[in-house]
Amino acid sequence: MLSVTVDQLDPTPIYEQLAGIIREKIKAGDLAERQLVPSESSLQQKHGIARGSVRRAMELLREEGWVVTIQGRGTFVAPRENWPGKP
Amino acid sequence: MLSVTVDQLDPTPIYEQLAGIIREKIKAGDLAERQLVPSESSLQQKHGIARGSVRRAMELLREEGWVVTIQGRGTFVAPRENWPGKP
DNA sequence: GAGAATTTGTACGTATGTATG
DNA sequence: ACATACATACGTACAAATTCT
Repeated sequence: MLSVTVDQLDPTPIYEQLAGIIREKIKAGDLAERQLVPSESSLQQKHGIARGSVRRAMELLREEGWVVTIQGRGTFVAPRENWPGKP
Repeated sequence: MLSVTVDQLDPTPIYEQLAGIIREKIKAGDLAERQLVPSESSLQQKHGIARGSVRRAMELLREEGWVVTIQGRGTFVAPRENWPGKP
């Protein structure tokens, strides 16, 4: 089963959990290419975590090439050729 | 004495200080029912604080029922029956 | 009605302080 | 000492709604 929210009791860092959740949504096509990813504040509220943790998760996904962030607009699913494991 | 501006050295959060100042103005009748509250940018300049702090103060006052905000128009003092402690 | 200006709404970027394990 | 997490507060940019010229 795919987790839909973070688990505060899980020793895995919150931001890694959240990154994992969003990464899986992208892989599954639930979040499509170039689609707007939910905002930091909405993710913050939905999961009951701090914005800094959301930002760390997004930072991870950016580094991995899953998403692209544009100031003042939002975070978007990156074009498929930027995704990892796509040689 | 009633403070007229926020105090950066006061450990009370800036947005709480500003909310308190405006709340007292409403209670004192300095800002009357349905009157337009100064805009976010003017409050920002007057107190030398960030707009985000002004918005948080307004959010507090909205939640308490002191003011009503309309996009594109401004923030107004709420009708008296919305004020707290008016059963 | 068109266009500029004003005002609030949303979103990201960054820094600092505090608390906890 | 260090990593994690939350709170506050600064800044920037752009969107949306309204008002004014």
